[in-house]
Amino acid sequence: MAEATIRDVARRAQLSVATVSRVLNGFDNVSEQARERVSEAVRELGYVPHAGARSLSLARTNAIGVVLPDLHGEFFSEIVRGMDREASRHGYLLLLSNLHGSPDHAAFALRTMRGRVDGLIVMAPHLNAEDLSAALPPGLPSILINTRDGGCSRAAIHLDNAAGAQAVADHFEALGRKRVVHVAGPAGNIDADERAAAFREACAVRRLHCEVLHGDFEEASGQRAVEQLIESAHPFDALFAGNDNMAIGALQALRSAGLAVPEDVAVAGFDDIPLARHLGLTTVRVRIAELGERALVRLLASIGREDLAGDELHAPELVVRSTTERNPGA
Amino acid sequence: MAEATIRDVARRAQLSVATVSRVLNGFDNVSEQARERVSEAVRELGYVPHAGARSLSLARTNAIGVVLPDLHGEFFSEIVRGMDREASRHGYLLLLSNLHGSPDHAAFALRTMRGRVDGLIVMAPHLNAEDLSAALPPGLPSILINTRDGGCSRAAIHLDNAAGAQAVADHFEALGRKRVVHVAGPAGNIDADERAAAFREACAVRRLHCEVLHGDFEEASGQRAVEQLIESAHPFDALFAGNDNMAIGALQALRSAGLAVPEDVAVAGFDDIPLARHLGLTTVRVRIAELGERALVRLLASIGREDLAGDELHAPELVVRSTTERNPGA
DNA sequence: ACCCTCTGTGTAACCGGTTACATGACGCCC
DNA sequence: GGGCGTCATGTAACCGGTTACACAGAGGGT
Repeated sequence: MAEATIRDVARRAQLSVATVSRVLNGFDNVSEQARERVSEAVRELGYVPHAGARSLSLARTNAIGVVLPDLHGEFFSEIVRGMDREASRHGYLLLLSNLHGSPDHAAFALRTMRGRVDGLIVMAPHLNAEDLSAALPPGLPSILINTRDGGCSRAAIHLDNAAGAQAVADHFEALGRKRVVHVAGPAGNIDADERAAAFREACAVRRLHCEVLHGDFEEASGQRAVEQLIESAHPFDALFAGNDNMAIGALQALRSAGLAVPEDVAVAGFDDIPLARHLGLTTVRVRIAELGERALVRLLASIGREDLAGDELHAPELVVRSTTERNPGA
Repeated sequence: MAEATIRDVARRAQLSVATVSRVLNGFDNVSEQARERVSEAVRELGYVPHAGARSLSLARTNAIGVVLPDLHGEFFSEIVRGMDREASRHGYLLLLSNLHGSPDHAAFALRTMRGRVDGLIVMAPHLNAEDLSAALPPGLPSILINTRDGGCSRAAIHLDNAAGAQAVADHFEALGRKRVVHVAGPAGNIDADERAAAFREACAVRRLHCEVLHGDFEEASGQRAVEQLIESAHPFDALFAGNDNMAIGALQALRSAGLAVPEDVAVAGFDDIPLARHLGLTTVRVRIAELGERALVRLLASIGREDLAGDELHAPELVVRSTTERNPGA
């Protein structure tokens, strides 16, 4: 037995579909009698409106597409939490799509959103602006998070990676560290690249010697990086990882090598995932949930309006903990 | 300018919508010439098919609805990761909806899924079976995770909370602990209730004295519970928290009170979130991602088929770390 | 009695796809 | 040349809602 439709309800209530629709949507130009007959028929049939059909005729889905890369645990949950909080306040649902894989696959993922959602939030730190702009369904309000910008006219939210990296360099300098190492994220990832470039630059300005290695934003790669450094007997007294995950891996490797943190080596990360607080990791705090929330707020504001406003920059903040100072805050 | 539709493409290619549709869907009964004309028109117009309209006529959305309660960071990301992995392997998207709030709100959230998704995964540990069954759109394949079951004929996946709690009791007994405390999750939450009941029972069987306090699954409540115990001078040498979050809070409170873990008090949690490994917390491992994955696999299997198969029980596993044994594994 | 307004309701077109069925062209075989 | 099968294509109905517009009947004013 197929599900009941509005026509079934109309038949049962001996009314037209128009009247049923009016009742269901709370219009006031309906008699009390009709209202009751409809409610009864709905109850008897167990009728639930078909949201897809509704969307089609209203040209409005009440859903927002969220396209994210493969994110690591806490970062993912935080950003989605922020979006969801704001979305459900406005009666929107989130349609999730992961962006693992090739640009082709990415383009497909974006296209398949057309007609399903009223707007799109895209986070694709590994794609360049052209591919992305070409892949976005034209005419669908979209907002980009941390994308290689390229001056395209899309609305975007960016994280001030440079400011974060500079803050770490400042901190290392203040601690009197001289031989600094940076474990960068994967090349081609905009966050990784921006952080690395800004950090390198900041070290140069402060006359700190800076060595750069590459990881992939995963914990294990931070560990490997430190093992390599120790093997090659490269001397260093401070380490800045491109994200907290790698910093945590680095911490483990340092400790198993018998090096004291922060005495021998000061360690800092980036993101401030909840784990960082528990491990006492100095890091650059990104208010992740807030980032997601802002993306949604701006997207909703632009839906309906022709308003594809410009950029928005989120400033992060250094949080000093025990991996760089013995008694921080004391 | 409105977006292009299939009719615009047809007009431009001087073909009928039927032919265009056939080309777009890769049917083989189309001439090479038509194929080219369509591709060209598509390119020129920047046409992207309207997924909503497609769903309506196919009665198939390629989306799965996921309704979750307010979950804590890592648990949320892990379970969604598991689902997403499986979903994108089969070309499905996930439509997310959070279930904060009253049963009324919950019912609305579930109903609004009809016509948007091909199936539903519901996790609602705080709702009872009747409310839930009544709120589910009839005729929509659904699978419940860890719901108060009540023998309704729905497909479900359950976590064997009792087995986990018993394993902890066994472990405490083997360690020679006698005065045990359990910090339970919020009453009414099925996981919290099952764990507490099973643990109490297991302690009774093993003749361990067991005191039960209530928290809310958040870190702070674990902390508070321990503070209360210490204030009231209640003696205890082992603590089992209803989840890892609370165990972590408890750890902090114990340490600030100057109690040694595990010497003075052994501590165990439940879930095995990534943080647990980093903090050396003994816990009951739930393969969270796998749980999500299985839910999706079973749901997809039942779509199309009339197959509303029965329950599935996931057995957790005790992971011993340094909050209960000085050198675990040694 | 007439016209006008107002209210409640129904008919049918529309949203943008898919597809059953009809059609017309072509080639083949007897 | 007639009958038939095959193939590419077009026409129009359909999915399940919304809503512009038409309309009937009641009530009120003159």
